[in-house]
Amino acid sequence: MAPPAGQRNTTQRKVILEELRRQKTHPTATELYELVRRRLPHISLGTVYRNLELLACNGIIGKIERGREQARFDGFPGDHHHVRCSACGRVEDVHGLSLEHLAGAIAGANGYEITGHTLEFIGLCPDWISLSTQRSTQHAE
Amino acid sequence: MAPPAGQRNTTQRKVILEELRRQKTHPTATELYELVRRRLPHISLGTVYRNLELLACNGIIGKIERGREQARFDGFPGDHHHVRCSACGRVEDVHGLSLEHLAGAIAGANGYEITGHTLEFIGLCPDWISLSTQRSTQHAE
DNA sequence: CTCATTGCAAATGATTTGCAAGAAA
DNA sequence: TTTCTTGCAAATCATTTGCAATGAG
Repeated sequence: MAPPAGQRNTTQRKVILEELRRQKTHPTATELYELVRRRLPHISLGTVYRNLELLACNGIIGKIERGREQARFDGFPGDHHHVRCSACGRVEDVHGLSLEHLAGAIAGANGYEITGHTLEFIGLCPDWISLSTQRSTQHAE
Repeated sequence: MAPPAGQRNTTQRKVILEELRRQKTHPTATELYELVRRRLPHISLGTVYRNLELLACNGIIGKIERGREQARFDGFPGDHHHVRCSACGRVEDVHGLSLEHLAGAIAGANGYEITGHTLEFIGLCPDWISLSTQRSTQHAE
């Protein structure tokens, strides 16, 4: 509950998280900005972005990105994947699909007509593994 | 081999595709621009973007997007997924992983230290399925 | 008090687009 | 010819950032 050390519990931050968690969809930063603005008329879009970024880094919320579209945010990140409508862009949750059980269950999840998926692994390439193996001092990009 | 009807086989388009296919990595538009420029010094970055987009739409090449990072392009899209280094951003292929056989094989693919993955399905939501069921005339966004 | 945070506005940076000139078919 | 493309430059647009003023602890 308490924020990570050094981070403060501002009104803005609390309201942003509250409003995000009130949504069952996954809003964009500007959508959330409009929602939060009803309660904090003077908040700025920059503050919304900064807090969403911070919350996402802390693992408190999820950030759903796809290409250059506006990122969407997930108030309850957890053990689920997402389906995005290729026509309207809405993103919904798909529960109960572990990576092991995917195949058969894909078609029809959430009533969608699935036309594809995106899968990408993230990690450290061999070059960077050896870099982090050395005693960690400074790094280069 | 022949371009889709109505599309022309310009020198620029051919060279862009050739240079992309010469790479074993997945270059960004600007990286490709630099490569192509050696052969066509007067080509513009806009032309590179336009052709990559067209080729990707035709399914001739693949476009790999992640958040707001520069998109990367795949000269030989096909039955493979990708691994991206979270430190340097390079993207490599992961072959021989069908969705059904994922789980065990993930760790260690390509010598990477896998820390996560992104999976998202794409399709049409129920609202749009019913829209496309009606006799297709005009659509609204 | 101190330093994280805010509001505001200006800056970024990848990608897109308008337009007149050029080149495939 | 016709119209798809190009080069160039300016425009987009989501997101980030600099900075002085605030506010949490």
